[in-house]
Amino acid sequence: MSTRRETVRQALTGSTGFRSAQDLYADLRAEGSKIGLTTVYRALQALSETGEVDVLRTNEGEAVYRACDTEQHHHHLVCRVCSTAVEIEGPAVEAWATEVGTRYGFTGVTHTVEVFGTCASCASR
Amino acid sequence: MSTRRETVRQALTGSTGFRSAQDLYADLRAEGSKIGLTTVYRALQALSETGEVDVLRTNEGEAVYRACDTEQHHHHLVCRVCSTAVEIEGPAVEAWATEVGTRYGFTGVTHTVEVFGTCASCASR
DNA sequence: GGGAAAATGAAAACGATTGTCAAAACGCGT
DNA sequence: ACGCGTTTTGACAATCGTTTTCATTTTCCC
Ligand SMILES: [Zn+2]
Ligand SMILES: [Zn+2]
Ligand SMILES: [Zn+2]
Ligand SMILES: [Zn+2]
Repeated sequence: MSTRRETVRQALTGSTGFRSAQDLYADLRAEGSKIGLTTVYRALQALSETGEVDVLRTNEGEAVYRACDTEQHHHHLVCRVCSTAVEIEGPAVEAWATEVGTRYGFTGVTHTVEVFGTCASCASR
Repeated sequence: MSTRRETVRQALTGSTGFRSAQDLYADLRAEGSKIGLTTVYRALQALSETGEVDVLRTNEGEAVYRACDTEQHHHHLVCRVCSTAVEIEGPAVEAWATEVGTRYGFTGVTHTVEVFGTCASCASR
C-alpha cells in the first residue's frame, strides 16, 4: 500500500470513464504531483492484478483502466466519445457464454463483453 | 486486388485460428515468398476495413486477424492455447446489447463479444 | 513501348509499455 | 534521533508492434 499506488487509485476513482496510464500521468502532473510515468504504469498493473481496477484495450491497442464500484464480475457500456462508462450486467450472456463454450468442448471458459455507444450528453452536442 | 493482398488473404484462410501480422509474415517468408512486413500490415489493414477479415486484440495489445467463413455479424470462441477459433452466434446477446445501450440513453450502440477457453485437443495434452 | 498511377519493401519514425539501476523513502531495532 | 537493510521511486534506455517515408518496381492503359 504505497502512497503512490493510492494516489493513482484516487486519480482513477475521480473519473467515471476509462483512462489510460498516460492520461492519469498527465492529470497528476497537472495537479502538481511529481510522480513518474513508470510508477503510474506499475501502480495500474498492480491494481489490475488484484482486480481493484478493470482494464480493456481500445481499438488502437492502448490499455485503459477504470476503478469500478464493484469487484464482482460485470461488463461496461462505454461512450465512444468521452469514454464515460456504466457498469452493466447480463445474466443471460453469462449463461450463453459458458454454454456455447462447453458445447464445443472448450474448458475454462471465460469471456469479454463490452457495449459501446454515444452517451446522451455527448449526443446532444 | 493486388497479388500481394491475395497472398495474405490465402495465408490467413489456410489457418483456422487468429494470426498476427508478424506470424503471417514469418509463414510467408518461410515458404519462400519475398513479401515485406509492411505489405503484410497494409494488406491486413485493407482486408479488415472491407470486413473480409475479423480483427481482435490480444491481452497484450497485439492485433490478430482471421478470415471467417461468413461476413455476417458474429462472434468467436477462441482457444487460449492454440488460438483456434469457432464462429458463434448469440441472438439473445445481440438483443441484450442494444437494449441495455438504449436503456441508458446511448445511441449508435455496438458491442464486442469474445469467448475464450481451452479447446478439446489442447486440453488433452 | 512509354508514361502516369498504384503497389512494394527497406529503413526510419512512432507511441505505448517495460527494463535498468542508482537515488530516495521507509521500517525497525538500537 | 541513528543506522541499515528493504522497498519504492523515477529518469532514462530499451523493446515491440505498428505506421510513415521515400525511392524503386510493377501494373495498367494508350
Ligand atoms: Zn460521452
Ligand atoms: Zn460476463
Ligand atoms: Zn487449442
Ligand atoms: Zn454480436
